[in-house]
Amino acid sequence: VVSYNVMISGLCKCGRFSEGLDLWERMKKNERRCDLFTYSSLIHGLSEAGDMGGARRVYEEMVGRRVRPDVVTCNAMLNGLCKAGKVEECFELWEEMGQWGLRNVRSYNTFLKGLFENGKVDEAVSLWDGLSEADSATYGVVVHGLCRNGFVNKALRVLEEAEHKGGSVDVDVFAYSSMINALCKEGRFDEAGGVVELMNKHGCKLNSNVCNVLIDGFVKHSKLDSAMRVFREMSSKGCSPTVVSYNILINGLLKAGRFREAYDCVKEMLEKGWKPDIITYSTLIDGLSESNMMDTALKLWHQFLNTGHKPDITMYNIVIHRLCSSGKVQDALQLYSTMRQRKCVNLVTHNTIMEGFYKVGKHEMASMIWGHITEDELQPD
RNA sequence: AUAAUGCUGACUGCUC
Repeated sequence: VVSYNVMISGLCKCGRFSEGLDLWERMKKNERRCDLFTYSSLIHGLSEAGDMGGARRVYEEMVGRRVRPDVVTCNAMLNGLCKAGKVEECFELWEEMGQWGLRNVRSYNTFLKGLFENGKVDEAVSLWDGLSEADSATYGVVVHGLCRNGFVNKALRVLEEAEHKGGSVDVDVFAYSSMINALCKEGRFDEAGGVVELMNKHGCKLNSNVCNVLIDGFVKHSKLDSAMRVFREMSSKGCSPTVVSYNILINGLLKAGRFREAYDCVKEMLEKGWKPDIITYSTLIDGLSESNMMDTALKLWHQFLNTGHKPDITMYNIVIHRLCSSGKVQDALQLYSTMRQRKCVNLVTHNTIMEGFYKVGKHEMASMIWGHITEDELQPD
């Protein structure tokens, strides 16, 4: 069973879910008994793949075989339901878990995160208020969740309370990083600096992620020179720049029209052995075409495609947008159609091309796109 | 007997 389980969870973690499922079938044929490890691996894998129906079936088959789920299996289900936005079912499962006595800190963390992600802030806060045992991940989830929902000051209070409780709770770099991020995004750089100091005071070391948060905060408030200062100084503080650091800086430089420096930045990144990722390409394509360097941008686009990369929705949207604004609405339409066939579209895609058509006066085409929004089961915003 | 396999949290790109 262990060999099978290792294999199944391994396959699921690599995104090879169907192979994981095949192996499960083989396991059943060979009359190997599945255990809770098998079930939770499968449930986790399937829900990560967005196949909540499949995860449900595994769960129900398990219950049908009179195998009692344990807390890990329940947590995996809970996580899947939360991520799929099935809030009602989350609450039901949560109640059941309570009745069965199957709730641990991770259950709370998972459920809290789900509530925050689905905008159920009041519910999350009351769950948090009544919580007796919290670990560092709980703080990470709560601070992040509050900030994402706009309750930045409330998040600060959570950290202050942790401070007053003394050494009994560990607030770690994840919570600090979320806090610093939110403060930076609001332009509250002094307070962000205060949190960095607080972090140091608690012996929590700065890492590349936190530096990136600071760099992006400065970039988003057009304080490029501060951003570059953090970038240059981070190595000496034991945080080497990552692809994300470079991406942030490239984005900032391009948006500021500082192409020479952006170019140097890409060059440095390559020289240091970092591989540009899909976001590097997207950033470059968007930034270059914004400044009428569409040809260079399209070269990069083709280079990306020809080197065996697969664009994601955002990248397609960028290209469509830039094709439209450079007068190549027909090319944009072609790309749009391909994307729709592959079901690789979202609301931004439709909005983008619709606006493209309006700008060149093709109102009938725009109306047709409007129709596609509901056809694709999306809600206009 | 013990050990090995399963569940949670932070940063970057798109329509203005």
